[in-house]
Amino acid sequence: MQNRPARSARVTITDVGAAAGVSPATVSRVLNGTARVEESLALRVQQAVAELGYRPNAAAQGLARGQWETIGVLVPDLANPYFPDVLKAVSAVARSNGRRMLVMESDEDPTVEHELVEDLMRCCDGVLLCSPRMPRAELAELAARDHPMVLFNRVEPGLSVPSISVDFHGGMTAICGHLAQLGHRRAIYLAGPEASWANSERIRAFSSARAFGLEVTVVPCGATSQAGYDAVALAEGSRLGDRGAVFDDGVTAVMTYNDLVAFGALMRLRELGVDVPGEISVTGFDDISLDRVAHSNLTTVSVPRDELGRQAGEMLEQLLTKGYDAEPRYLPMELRVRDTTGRGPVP
Amino acid sequence: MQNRPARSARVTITDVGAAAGVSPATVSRVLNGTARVEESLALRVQQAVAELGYRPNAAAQGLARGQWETIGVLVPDLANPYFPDVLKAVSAVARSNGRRMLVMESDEDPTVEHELVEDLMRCCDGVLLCSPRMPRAELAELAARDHPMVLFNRVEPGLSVPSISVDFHGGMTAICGHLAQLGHRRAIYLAGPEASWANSERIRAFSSARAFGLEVTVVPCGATSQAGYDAVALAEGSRLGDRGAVFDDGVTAVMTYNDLVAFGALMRLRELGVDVPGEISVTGFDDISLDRVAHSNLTTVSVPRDELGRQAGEMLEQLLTKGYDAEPRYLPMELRVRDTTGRGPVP
DNA sequence: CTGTTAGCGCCTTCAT
DNA sequence: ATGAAGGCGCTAACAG
Repeated sequence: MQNRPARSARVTITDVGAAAGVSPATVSRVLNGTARVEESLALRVQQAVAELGYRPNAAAQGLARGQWETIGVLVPDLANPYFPDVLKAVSAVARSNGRRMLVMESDEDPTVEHELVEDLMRCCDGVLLCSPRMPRAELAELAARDHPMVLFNRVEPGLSVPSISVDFHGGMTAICGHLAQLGHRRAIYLAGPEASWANSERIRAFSSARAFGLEVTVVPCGATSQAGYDAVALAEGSRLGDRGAVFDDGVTAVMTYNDLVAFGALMRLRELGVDVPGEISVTGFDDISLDRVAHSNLTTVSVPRDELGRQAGEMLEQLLTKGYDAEPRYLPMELRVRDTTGRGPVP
Repeated sequence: MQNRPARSARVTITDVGAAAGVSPATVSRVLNGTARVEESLALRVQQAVAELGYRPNAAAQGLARGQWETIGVLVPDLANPYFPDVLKAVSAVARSNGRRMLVMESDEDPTVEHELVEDLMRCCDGVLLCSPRMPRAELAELAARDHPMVLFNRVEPGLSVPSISVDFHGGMTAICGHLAQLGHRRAIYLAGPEASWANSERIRAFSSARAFGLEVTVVPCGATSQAGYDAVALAEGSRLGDRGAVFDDGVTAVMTYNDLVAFGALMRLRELGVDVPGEISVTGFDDISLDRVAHSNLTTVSVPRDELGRQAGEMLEQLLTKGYDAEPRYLPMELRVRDTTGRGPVP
């Protein structure tokens, strides 16, 4: 039964040295392979280590080496099914480089976000920052800290912070193109968080869509399944009276900020007895694999989550070891046409 | 443009002291509120801190204080939708106690698991260990390390490690009772990982189920949606020829290791045109909220994930500050009867 | 090849 | 109330 609040009497490198009859420096050398030491001594050291159950103290190592062997990742919401895959990949890369991964969650709260990043910087060699909503100025200030950092899922041009992201604009363009080709002429977009870069990138695609004959109306919504459900319920409340149509005149497609929103919208549409894709086409965004499980067979665009995590991790590692990597990276999205989109009114 | 591989010339507490015209000790005191210092000095210190952009070095603090202000969590699989909610809660508790949360993933690999726990112990004040499959002996060895640790989702009686878990046995008993009352007499159980404690706890419920007239056959399966799908496909392959029934004679219910498996099974059953719950009843386990999105309305038992994370975090904190907390905690599960279970053959 | 020495940055007695 | 000094455990020059 243990009963020591803080910590027990730890065995140090000096103890090991004493037990093995060598200096602490030699112990350090055999442990880290820093220099050749005679077989016999090395053996004695290893025995002593085993017998005493010695474990190097990470803080002391960190202090002496000026490194923590740790990278930090800040994500807005751990429960977002988008992140686990990314984190898995980041963690794998980190591990293969001999580093741990420290994860923090900002709960989408921009005020704590800043504080958390600072804390991460204090205890990690490098930081992977996924902060869609942080004001650019604040980001700039953080960047000025001159601490290794990689921006993730967000690109801020002249900010001298390496960044990696997904080509959201291209993804949404693909969706618009798909709908336009199916003959859709009017669509609504259930928008994500307003301040989010990811959201504005998607919206940016709509101007070119107009050129191809697809008119998009942006409707504030959110990022959750519930938000999608509610948005449709709302539209229904205000429109259904008109002439039985759920949406405004001529709207035959609903695009969404992400798959979750799409699922929620689909659920509500299904409850309303709306035929998808007969009357209304619905598209998602992200292709969270949940779809396999939901049987909804949502048409969407997929983001290569593990590739994203892998490359992000590698960029950070490169930053840590080789220095600054200038060019921002964009990963392409792929259109996944499935069962929730069909022909529009103009064949 | 930065270009320094490791780290820049950090500003230390001594620099601050020099700038403020006080000793480093005084700086430390105002920063930590360890002792009273004169207003004017404190003010000068704070100014210097701000101007120089001083940030305390976490490693040095850790070394000096013998604490890291960090807790470590090891989970088998980040992508398991079960964990994010738990982690959120743990993280919140940790933060409210002034600690960070370090997350690691073992990838269900028992060999790295051990290594990761050891690493966590080296750099965290305490460890939250979710390791369903680790052999008891190994666990005992880790426990003997005498490092603050709380077992999570697993209970090992005489191991002098505080543990918190969900009453899986009670949950499965509730499911069996539900099915039995509906008149089911024969069921199969699509089992999870063999070595897993969580799995054996579920299976333990079947012996009492027999007393209530429900005969359960355990079928090896797995923990994923895919595994559930495949298990049904397999059963179909070997049985369908007989007399059109998917399963063995008289089997009218399928219980599963978790919701994911159930989703997979449901998907396959749906493809086969089997009526659920008309012909076959299906039950899940865990109640991952994904269900809202999947429209499957799965009958299942729910685990209070955030409560679990919250209490686990608090147990660890208590262990860290007050010492050993003896009694293992079990959180109850709640039966959620939804649409995938119906009357059995014996009304 | 090995031991000695001097920090890494901070905290904390101990004097003052 | 403040400063000086030693130490946390480890690493990395520097001698030998």
